[in-house]
Amino acid sequence: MPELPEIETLCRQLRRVIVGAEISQAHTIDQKLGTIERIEGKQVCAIHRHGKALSIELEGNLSILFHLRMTGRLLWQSTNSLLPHTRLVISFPQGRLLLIDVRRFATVTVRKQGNSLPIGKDSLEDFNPPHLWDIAQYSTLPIKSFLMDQHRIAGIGNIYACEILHQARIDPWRRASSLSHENWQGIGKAVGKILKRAIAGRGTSISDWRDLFGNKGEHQEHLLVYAREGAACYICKETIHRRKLAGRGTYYCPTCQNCEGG
DNA sequence: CCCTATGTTCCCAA
DNA sequence: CTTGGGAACATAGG
Repeated sequence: MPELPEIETLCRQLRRVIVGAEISQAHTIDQKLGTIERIEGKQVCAIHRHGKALSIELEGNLSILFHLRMTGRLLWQSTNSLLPHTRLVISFPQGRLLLIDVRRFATVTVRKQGNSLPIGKDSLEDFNPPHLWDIAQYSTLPIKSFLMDQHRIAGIGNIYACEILHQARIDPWRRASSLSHENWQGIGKAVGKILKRAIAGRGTSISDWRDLFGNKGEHQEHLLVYAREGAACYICKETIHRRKLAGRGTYYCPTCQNCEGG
């Protein structure tokens, strides 16, 4: 479900709610998550995001690392009511944080801080076009797959890859190595513009994304191509197409993005 | 029954 | 060794 803008939304909302609070209880409901221990009685120091990963930093050099995968949700409750598919409950004096996940792909681990994560630079904080041009020279991947590879640059998923490439007017099937420095500068500008606008709209509720308080985002009202198959491109009025690329639904304007055949 | 789904990882073939 | 495709994970909805 969530990509960088959705995780950033949760991160900002969580900061206002639980930083400074002490965990009173942690209850793992789905044993598939493994053991969540050593966190009871610990105070929350900070909330961090890197790519699509979110961490709750605790006193004693501990952190709770969340990855929501496809359908994971974090929900803040000030009242106690049971919700379907709840996998983990972390209780605080003023309320509780639920991990809800229909498909059970989400992961939670407790770890000592300091170990760097095996993923690339953050797309929002560290998108560096000249550097990406350099490493793209050794890749034959389509540019869309390149942008979605979390080991190179972290945070961009299927929705925002489609949006960014339309904004930058680049064919998703073009080989990453074929892009010019100018192309990469354009992608860099598009990344900043699209991700920041999506964060301002608290994410894209095209399916079941909800923020920390259960509210829909607004960015689905501003999508350029994603989920718009058959509709008119806002730039040139051509029909938006959809084809699969590496198994993922890929939306594009064949005219603006110069890709009739793919 | 079919297909789809905002993610990641593993296996296998070219 | 690299790359790319597909399956797997598990569940709901059209």
